[in-house]
Amino acid sequence: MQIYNTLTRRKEPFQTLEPGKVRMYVCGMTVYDYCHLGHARVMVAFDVITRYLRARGYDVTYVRNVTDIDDKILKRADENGESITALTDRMIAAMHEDEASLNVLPPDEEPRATRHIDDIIAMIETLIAKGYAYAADNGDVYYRVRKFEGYGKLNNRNLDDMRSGARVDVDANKEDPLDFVLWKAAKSGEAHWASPWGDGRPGWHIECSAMSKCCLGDTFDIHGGGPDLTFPHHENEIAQSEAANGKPFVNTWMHAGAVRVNQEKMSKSLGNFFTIRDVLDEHDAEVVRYLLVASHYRSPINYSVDSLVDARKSLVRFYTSLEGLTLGESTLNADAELSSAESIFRERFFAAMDDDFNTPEALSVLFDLVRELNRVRSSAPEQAATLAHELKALAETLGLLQQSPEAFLKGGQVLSLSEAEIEAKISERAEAKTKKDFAKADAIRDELAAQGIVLKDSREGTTWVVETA
RNA sequence: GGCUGGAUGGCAGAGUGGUUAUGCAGCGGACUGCAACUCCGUGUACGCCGGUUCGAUUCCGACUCCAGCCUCCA
Repeated sequence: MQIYNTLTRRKEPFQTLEPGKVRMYVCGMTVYDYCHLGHARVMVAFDVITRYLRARGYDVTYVRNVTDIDDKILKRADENGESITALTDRMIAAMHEDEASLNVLPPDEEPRATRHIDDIIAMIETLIAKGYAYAADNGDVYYRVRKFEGYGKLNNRNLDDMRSGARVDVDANKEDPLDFVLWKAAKSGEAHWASPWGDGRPGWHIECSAMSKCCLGDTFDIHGGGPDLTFPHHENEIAQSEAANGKPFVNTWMHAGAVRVNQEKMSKSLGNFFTIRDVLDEHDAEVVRYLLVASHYRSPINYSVDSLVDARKSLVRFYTSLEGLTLGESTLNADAELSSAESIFRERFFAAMDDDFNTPEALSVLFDLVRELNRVRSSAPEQAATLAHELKALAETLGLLQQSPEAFLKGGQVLSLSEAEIEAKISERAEAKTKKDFAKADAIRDELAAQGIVLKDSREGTTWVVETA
């Protein structure tokens, strides 16, 4: 396997610290609002990565944190007139719902910043003791960026270039404008915790250093997150963790690509974001997931309704091929005997995924499998069923194709007719066809088509699917 | 200004130093009462200019354009 490492800017052979075990930390959400599609991208990307690593036989520990204390949370809770915990609990519950809809498996651990204040304080104390941090007169504690030699290595930047780049805040309490806050003194009335430097709360970056150490140790295999976290967040994490622990922090850094709208990054600050729940109100969740998996995890994707329509069509092709076939349990069983046809698809699928989780390539293998399945469908039904089983098993690695074909093909839209009414129309049409009254048969078909119900005739009878506009 | 990526057929989107990605759409054919589904066939796609090479979309350099980061953001 090889994985693209942001730190070295190239694909590298993947080697775990401990044989067979993968320890992975992903920066999660700051829970002051609903998740948007950018969050969905990160959730789905690392879900696929986790699923595939497990399918590949690795024992994966997946940790994704929740930032449940920060400026935006304080502000939003205040605006809403609710307590911080009421707000964050509500948003965490919503996030879990969104995840479940998108068929994202929960991480193994979901540490929250407010439950690791002691770990955070301990790490800050270590940093102060080692000379990497200092308490300022205003009660804040800052990281002394110039003291850490490797600062900028993740982003290939040096401190002097950044300085000339202007836009840095001028804070008289900092020794250097680029120093960042580890502990923030509480203003009166704000939520706070006691610390050796007075009442306050943790800065953003330190929580990830403290929680990853706590859950995974000083050094672990993979650290991931959204595209906008490489700087300063992940750069600062490296500075904190490596200075405090005296060990390399992370072997492989992975970052997802941005979700764009009209070629512009979808973000809270631009206000051009779509929340997951808004999108799911109008579109099948699996279609949204497919859209995210159909591009490579590092490529930017442009969100549009058209792109969802395309995604749906692709899924219709997959589910149509599965329709009417009975298959067993859909698990990737390494011991199962494979016919040569299946094993070829499986090999190609794994080869694609082994190459930095190339899901578009992997999907193309599945489409090839579908063609083969359709080809043998009537002549060799047993082989078709075996291929269908394999399709479902491989797709599970991508978190796709786990619904019943009927549920997918007939769902996704509110119908004006009940299934019984549709079946009645179909019988009526069959009768007309027997009598060679094709005008009437076609009229019925058109009538149903006008409501998005498309009929498909075959030797076994007539089935129908819903086609969304 | 500094640092990252990217530019592929009508659209989406992988990939490769010389041979079909894949999906959707289009075209021709098979199937069908006609369709739909499905199958078969079908498109001289690789931003621009140079260089390396027997040969470059793929490697190297310049250029143009796009996006991201440098401030909270997934």
